[in-house]
This record gives sequence, structure tokens and C-alpha cells, in this order.
Amino acid sequence: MSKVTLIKISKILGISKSTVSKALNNYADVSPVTKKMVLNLAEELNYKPNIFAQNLRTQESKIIGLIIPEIVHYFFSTIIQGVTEVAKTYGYSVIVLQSNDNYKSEVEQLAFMLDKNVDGILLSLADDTIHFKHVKDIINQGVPLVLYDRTSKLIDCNKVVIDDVKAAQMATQHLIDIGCKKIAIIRNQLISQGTIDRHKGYKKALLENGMQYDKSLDFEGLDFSFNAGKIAGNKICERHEEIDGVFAVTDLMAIGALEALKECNIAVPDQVSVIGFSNWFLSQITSPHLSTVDQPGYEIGKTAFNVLYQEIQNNKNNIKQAARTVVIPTTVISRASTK
Amino acid sequence: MSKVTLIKISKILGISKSTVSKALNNYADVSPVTKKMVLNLAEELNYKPNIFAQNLRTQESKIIGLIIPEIVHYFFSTIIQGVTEVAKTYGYSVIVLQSNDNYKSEVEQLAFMLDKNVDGILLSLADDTIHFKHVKDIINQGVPLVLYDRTSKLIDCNKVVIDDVKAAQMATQHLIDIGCKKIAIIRNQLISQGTIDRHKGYKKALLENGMQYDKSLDFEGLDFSFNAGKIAGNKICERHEEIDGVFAVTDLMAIGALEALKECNIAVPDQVSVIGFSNWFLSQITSPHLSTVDQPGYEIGKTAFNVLYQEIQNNKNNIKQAARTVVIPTTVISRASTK
DNA sequence: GTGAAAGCGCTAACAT
DNA sequence: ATGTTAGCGCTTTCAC
Repeated sequence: MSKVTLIKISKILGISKSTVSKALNNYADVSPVTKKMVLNLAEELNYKPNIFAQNLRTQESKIIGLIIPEIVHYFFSTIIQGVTEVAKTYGYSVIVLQSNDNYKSEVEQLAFMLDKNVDGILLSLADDTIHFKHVKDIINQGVPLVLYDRTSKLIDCNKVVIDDVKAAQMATQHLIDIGCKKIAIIRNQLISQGTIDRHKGYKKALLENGMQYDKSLDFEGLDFSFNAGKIAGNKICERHEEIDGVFAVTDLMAIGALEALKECNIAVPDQVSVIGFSNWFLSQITSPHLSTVDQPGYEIGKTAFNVLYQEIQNNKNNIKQAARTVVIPTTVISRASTK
Repeated sequence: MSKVTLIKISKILGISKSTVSKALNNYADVSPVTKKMVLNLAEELNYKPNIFAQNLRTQESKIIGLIIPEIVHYFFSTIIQGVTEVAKTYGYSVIVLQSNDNYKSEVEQLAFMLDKNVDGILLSLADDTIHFKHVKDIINQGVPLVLYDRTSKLIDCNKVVIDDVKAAQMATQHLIDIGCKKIAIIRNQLISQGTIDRHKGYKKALLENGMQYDKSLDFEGLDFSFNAGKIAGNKICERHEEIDGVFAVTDLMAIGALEALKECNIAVPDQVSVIGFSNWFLSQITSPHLSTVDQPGYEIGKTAFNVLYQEIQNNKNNIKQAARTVVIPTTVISRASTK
């Protein structure tokens, strides 16, 4: 099974290896006859170009790096899927690394990828990343980089995001539309931009509908876990006679609230309507099924790759383009927990 | 920002590039003085070897391919995490591709990876893969390959698995230990080896405890979804006076059954105990929390990489070793749904 | 339309 | 202990 190389083909055919290379790579200055000859033999011998040699020659790896806060996570795994699927259609493969939502780890993973000579990077910032020198350095080095989902205004580059304010506003509007008069919000602390924006969207919806923002309806948990949602849910139980709607900033919190309400024998949605955020797989199997906002990870991943791919091409051709931010639309999914 | 290469360092230092290379790669035949000199300058100039050149020279990519039936899947994503984490500690990166549990796609993804010159492959067979020529060809080609989770006796290679029979037996035994006398099984059709084995384990536990296998307690669904579990659960409701234990071959089915029982106002675990299989994240947030069998994906992934790494080393050193199968232990997780 | 030749940056066998 | 040299297999400029 000796390797089939350009030289081998050229020797068999009695022509030079450069002509073979040109024939294989669709160069214009090769006679149709030679071209056909080469293509046929290559096919017959099952010639595969040696990627290592190609990489060295072109200084391209056809690999991109994807840094994700958590791999074991419904939303993020749909992003991984979206990215890898489109990437493959362009002949790119994807190296996935997890930052664990940790700045130090993010820096380390980025360095690892650069050492691997990836052609570009897709990055969702770790929660605790507040300095951006490491990212800016990479951009200044000329490595194509696109931020997705968790981005920062302080970094000037291409981005792919959703509009959290609008999405949360729509979720709250949905509760208003079905007749809720007193709507609570369950959220984690106002630290991450996502939570801040969803909180804004909630308030915006209230105001635009002539409703007051009431601090006593604003339930803050320690994180966005099931338990935090349940704790908030229990507080809501105590005031269930006023509260008739709940918007939770994550599905997990919403499900925690759902459980608390169930344990207090408060009927959802008859007494209280509940809507979550993200459309995790989970939300389809709660009882009642959870209304939520679809956060389309697959689409985000696909688009992020496409934007990065464009940037890689521009880079190769020395085209400079201003950074743009692509906003992926979200939709409210109405299920049995709201009515 | 001109690239720092071996030549550059060698010129600055007035020595040959091979000496520089040797110093950098810890060869024995370099004087300590030269070595220190080289190392210092390399550090200072922030020298990074050009991976493309290294790859071409060594014909190694330091990349492995991971083929997984589904990316958006709790269990499988823990495997991805396990693999990528250990791989990185060895300087390897991981390309993840999804087979969609589809034979044709599996063949295609494998081809893509081989074209990318991965150093080894981790493969979990698609459900509908019944011919193994594509896998055997790769093995015969000398490419290190390890099967994990979904394997086949017809392929002679290293494997990393769990013991489904034993795991299911332990789950059933758990129900018996807590006093269940009539234990139903909820499962999908006996097609995939996993289901077949879990079914076996269920029966084995019954027999070893002097209990009869009763066909009427054997509920077969069309797949292993939430809905299939719910349908089976509804049938169990009709016979809840006899049945006091349920073993579902997946957590999703168990959760479906849980919901059916709840809707029929049958108390879990007081009237019926329910145990699932896999220990998905889900199982921690059902009410009541679901007892289950922990299927340690992270461990499986870690071990699969280690076995593959060993195989890659052996391959390099022309060491032949007989194929082995590593069995990762599973444990019963007792939660509120059984008592 | 074809071919010769240079060279991407590295490693390793061999010579000194 | 150090240096020389020969590639790894490919792409691409330049000459013919």
C-alpha cells in the first residue's frame, strides 16, 4: 500500500508533477486531454492529497476552533452541532474546547488553538471575562475571530447574537396577551449581560403596556439553577393570589418554579402562567409542557461559522470589512404552561 | 512580526538549525550550555514550532476523530467532554462528527476524518450499522481505532463499554431489595444491543431472586422516547394494584412513565417505585427525583482516549497487542422515586 | 501547454 | 557535541 503521490502519478503518465498538480487543482493552463488523463488516473489510484504538505504549503489548516462555555449543555451543544455541520460542507473541521465559563481557562484554550494553527476562532466569552486583551491580541495578530452568544461591546469584531431584550420583552408580552395582570420575574443576579438584558426586556414590556414595574415581583436567585427557580417559586406561592404570570430567565428556573407551584397545589396555567427562556429539550417534557422563548443554537452556530468563513476569505484576499453584528431572531413557543 | 523559525534562532546564535531543533526537542547529544542558550532565546522570541512542518515531517497530526451518534444528547456530550479534556493534556485535539445514528453518514464521516489524516479514531457505531467492512478497512489500513459504547463483537479491536446486562440487573435488584414484588420493564424494541442486554439483566435479576419473568409485565414501546414511556406508564396505571416496581431502560422512558403515573394519581414511590437508566441531568429535576443507573460518559470518554492513545503509541513503535475490552463500572443512584 | 525549480519549516540519519 | 544534508508532498513562479 505505498502512498499515491503527485510524483507517482506524474511518473506513470510521463509528465511533470507540476502539471499533475495543476490538472488536479483546475488550473486553466492545462490541456483538456492531459487533464482528463490525470483525473482518471488519480481516481483509479484513489489519490488523496497529503494534507500535511498542503497545509505547510498554503499555511492553512482548514480547521477552526470553537470555544464554548460548557459542552454538556443543551443550548451550547446545539451550537456545536450547527457549527460542525456547516463547517464540514466547506471542508473544514472543528476543534471544540470548553472554557468552563472561566477566564483563565479561556485564555489557555485560545493559546492551545493558536498553537494548532487554526484558520479562525469562534468564541463565546466566559462569564467572568472582563478584560479582553487576550481576544484583542488575537484579532490584531490577524487571526479571524467571531464572537457568538456572549459577546462584549468592548471588542470590535464580527458577532452573532440574539436580542435578549427583545426576546424577554416578547415573552412578557405573551403573558400580557393572554391576560396576566401581575407578572413576576425570576432571575439570577444582574451580572451577565444576558440576564441584564432579559430583565430590561421584562420591564420594557410592562411599561409599554401601561403596567408598573413592581420590585416586590422581582425575584432574584443566587444562580439560574433549578433550585434557585424553586426557591423563587415558593415565594411566589405565598403571594399566588395576586401573581398570575411568571417569566423566568431560564427554562431551568421556570421548571423549578413549576415544581414549587405544583407542590403548593397551584394550578398552572389556570392560576399562574409560567414562561421560561431557551427552549431546552427539557421544556417539552415537563408537566405541563413549558412555554418558552426559542433560542436557536443551531442557527447561531451555522451563522457564526458562515460569518467566520467570510472573514477567513476576506483575510486571504486582503479585503478589510467593517465588523458587523448578526442578530438571530427568537420566537415565543406557546405551550401548556401559559394560557 | 516576521515568523520566528529554527533558522532564525540558529542564525542569531551562530549554530546550525539541527542543533537548535535537538536542543528544543530534548535530545541527549546537545551540550547543556548550547541547550540553555537555545531555550532562552526561543523563550525570548516566543518561538512556536510550525505545526504544519512538524506534521509533514512526522506524518502525525496530533488530532483524533470522535464519531458520535448525536451531539445534542446528554450522555454523548459527557463523552465529548471526557475525550476532549484528556486529549488536551496529551497535546491532542479532537474533531467531533455526528453520525446521526445513520450508517451512510457514519461511513462518510469516517472518510472525512481519514482525509484529514487524524492519528486515530474513536467510534460509537450507528444504530443501523450492520456491516462492518468500513471499520475493518480502517483497522487493516493500520489506523488506530477504538470502539466505545456501541460496539460489535464482529469487529476485533479495542473497546470501551459498560456492562448493560449487569447494570440492568443491578437496577432491578435495587427494586427487589426495597421490597418490590411485581416489577415491570419498559423498553423499546429488542433491536439495539443495549436494549437487548438491559432486558437480559432485568430477567436475570428476577430469576436469581426466585421471581418469574412475566411477559405481561414486559412493556415494549416503539422507541425509547418520553412518549413511549408515557404510553407504557398508562398501561401500568391500569394494573397498578399488582405492579409495584418499574424499570425503564432509559431515563426518558422512566420520566414518561412518571408523568403517566402522576396523572393517574398513583403515588411514586409509595405505590410504585420507578428506576431509569443513564443518569441524565433530567433525572435530578423530576418530581420525585428519579432513581437511575449512572452511565458514566465522562469516564467512558476519558478511558476511550487513553486506550486510543496507547494504541497510537504502540502503532508508532510497531508493537502489536491483542485487542482488549475495558468495562467501565456503573452504579445505581438511589433517589426519591424508589423506596 | 508544460516543466524545472524553489521552498514552506521541520526532523533525523549520517558524517564530522 | 555539532553540522550537513536530504527529504516530507505539495503549490506556484517563471522560463520555455
